[in-house]
Amino acid sequence: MPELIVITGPTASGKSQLAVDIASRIGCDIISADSRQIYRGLPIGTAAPSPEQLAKVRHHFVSCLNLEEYYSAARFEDEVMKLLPNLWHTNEREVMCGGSMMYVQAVTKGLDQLPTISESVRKKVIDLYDQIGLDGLMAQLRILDSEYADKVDPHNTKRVMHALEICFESGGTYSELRTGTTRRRDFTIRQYAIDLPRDVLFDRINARVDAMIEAGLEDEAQRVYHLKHLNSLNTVGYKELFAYFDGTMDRNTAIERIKKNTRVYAKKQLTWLKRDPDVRFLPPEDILAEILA
RNA sequence: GGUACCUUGGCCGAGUGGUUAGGCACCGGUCUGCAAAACCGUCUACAGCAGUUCGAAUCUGCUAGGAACCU
Repeated sequence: MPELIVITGPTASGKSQLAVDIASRIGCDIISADSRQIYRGLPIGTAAPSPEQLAKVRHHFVSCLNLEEYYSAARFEDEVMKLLPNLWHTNEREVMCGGSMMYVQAVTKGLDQLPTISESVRKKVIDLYDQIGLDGLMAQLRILDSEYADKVDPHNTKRVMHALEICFESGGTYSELRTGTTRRRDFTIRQYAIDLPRDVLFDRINARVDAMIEAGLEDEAQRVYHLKHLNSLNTVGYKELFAYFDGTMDRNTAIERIKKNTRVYAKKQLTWLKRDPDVRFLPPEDILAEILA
């Protein structure tokens, strides 16, 4: 049975390099599971694989979308599931590497089939929110899908809005579409997370941000500044610099904020990973050794 | 030497007699279509000492540290 090796871990833990080491040894490609590296024009701030790494191993889903293009974990799942059989033609094992946990999970566990939200429904929900606010949205959701209304975090506007979108789009409830089941895949999945002591990880993060600044992150951010409202740029490393460009934050504060927010991001990734019993935390050398064994 | 002033939890920062201000970080958590997003929980401090008071971060005195002006 073909196998998918998943290399994940918090940001700045060294996933990219480890994946390249593994892929080059076993002769396979790398599927990147990163919701920001997938966009073009952000190589520095997203710590995308270097030109050398890209030259050494073929990467998928890196630098292939314009910033204004919509993307999602569901699309990622679809595209990866289409791609994998082709890759397995030549290699029995493939590597997926990335820190966008939702993307990783979409591939490893599958997402439920939900309707694609039309432009009109999307607008309708936004207008509704403007008119009746979050409380009104919650009241509406309680009528249309009381089961999910009890479950959802009532303060989380995005989730409430999304549930309503699905109700409107499908004419049914969000609850009935949520099966909560893991999709059976016809391939083996091995998941590893890079395990580093937290203080080491935080040091790496701080040093990497300094290196990004050295490497020209400010210029990179400047080039996309005019697109700052896009979701693809609601990203650590850019939003802070945009505030600096706007004059609402001084440069040093912006850099410190990038470090801080990157640490916060890493923590959230760890929280996600820790609760998944299928993910094994190991030091990078052990991961490599085990795969090559 | 004189006058007036400041000192709040890891950081920022409200609060002039009587609920836990708040924000950020740390730590912990949620997560099924924008996820590097969005959201939640925890952390009870008032420089020290002695007073006044039923009750003090808030008033008084002294001590320590900081900072201003005058000679």
